[in-house]
Amino acid sequence: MPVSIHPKTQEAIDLFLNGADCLSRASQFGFKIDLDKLSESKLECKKVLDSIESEIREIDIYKDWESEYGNKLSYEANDQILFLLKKRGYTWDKVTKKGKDAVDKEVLTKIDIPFTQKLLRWRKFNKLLNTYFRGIEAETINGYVHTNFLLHSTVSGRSSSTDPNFQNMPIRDKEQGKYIRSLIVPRGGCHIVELDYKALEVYIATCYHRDPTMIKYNTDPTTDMHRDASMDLFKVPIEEMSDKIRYFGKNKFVFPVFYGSIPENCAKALWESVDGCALKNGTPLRLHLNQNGLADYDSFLAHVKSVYNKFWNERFAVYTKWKEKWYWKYRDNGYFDSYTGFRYSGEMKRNAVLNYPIQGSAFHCQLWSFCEITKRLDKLGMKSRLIGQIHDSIIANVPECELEAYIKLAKEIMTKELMAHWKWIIVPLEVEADVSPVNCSWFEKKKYKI
DNA sequence: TGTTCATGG
DNA sequence: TATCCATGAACA
Repeated sequence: MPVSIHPKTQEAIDLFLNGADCLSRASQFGFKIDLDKLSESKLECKKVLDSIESEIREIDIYKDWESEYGNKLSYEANDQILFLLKKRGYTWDKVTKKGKDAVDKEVLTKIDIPFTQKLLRWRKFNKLLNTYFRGIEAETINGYVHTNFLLHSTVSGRSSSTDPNFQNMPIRDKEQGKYIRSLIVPRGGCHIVELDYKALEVYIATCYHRDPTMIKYNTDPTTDMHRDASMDLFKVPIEEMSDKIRYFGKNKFVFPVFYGSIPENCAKALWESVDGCALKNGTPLRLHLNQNGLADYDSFLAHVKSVYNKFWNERFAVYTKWKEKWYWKYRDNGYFDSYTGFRYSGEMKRNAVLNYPIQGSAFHCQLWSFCEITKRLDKLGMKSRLIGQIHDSIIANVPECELEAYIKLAKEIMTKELMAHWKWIIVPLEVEADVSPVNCSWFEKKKYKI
């Protein structure tokens, strides 16, 4: 049976009807594009791409292709890239889902020769040009883009966005982020304001499993689950924990494990993160591990397994019990119901059964807030307008004179009013604000003290 | 059309 | 059964 999601309560029906209405109003309002910047940046990007191409043509590995086949190498034909690298004797382990050798960013980064370096840079600018610039340009009408926000296209009950996708504009890579987000600007005399829920999915998960340890992490600001997990993983005492070590603990262990990863897979990624990390006192992490009985991969793997067992069986034992109960209830019934009133049915993998209700409900919190903010802005006769949302954040165009009022209102709705509406939310939700200076782009947003 | 890659949460 | 969700571009 195919996987499906249906609203089971009147409240859930209303949420999606109001949601569809408010999201389409945001689409209709649209976001403004800096047209001069668009054509200028596009040209600049093309120039960069041209110069990378001429540099690649000078590299001997590239010449292998032309001398062998007499035609032009296609930088996006992975078979061709693979052929050239293999011919030069490079080997690696990573494979694609279908078992072929992968030639993705991770693999090319590790090979680290001029050819792969240039190729990576080419891919980056090609992505900018052919996905982002092209997508925005194709959908710009009189200087505005009216993205679609869909409520019917995901299995988890989240939204999606198309033409162009507003939900995957570059930000992690600053250079790419600058090219694209600089194009998205507020209307005259306005700010772009983005309000983000802090760790929303983690908090919503807590509402389902109600693990007391996690409740403590979510409510006591002196605690930090990523720090604690990282201390265990690398045997680092609290006073020597660095941001970088915590970063790897968080992103290579805690999050993967919440999504259902296993210690064997985490250990590999963690082990590769060690070089380049140091304790606060300057000791290289590799040296620190050597001195603490974790000098080789086998002992590190055994250690990660024991941290994993402690993580699920001791620290989050109640969470673990919830996972078992939730999954077996699904096995018995063939469906499960979210706290937001949606029924998920059909054949689902274990990890999906455990993740969909959390991912879906987290989004529903944002959607409820999105609708409520839209309604209240109307009612109060304010000029601020919502222009989009990205799973756990809400983006608005806000006149300078309404900045404080908008943030106060939206924050109140997203935290207090939402929690009054849904009593099952048992940990205090928090939001963070980013604001662009008046008339400045989305790229220039800065943390804003609420 | 399915696969792989890249972007975001 | 083993890391969840999405869109979009290009190749084969």
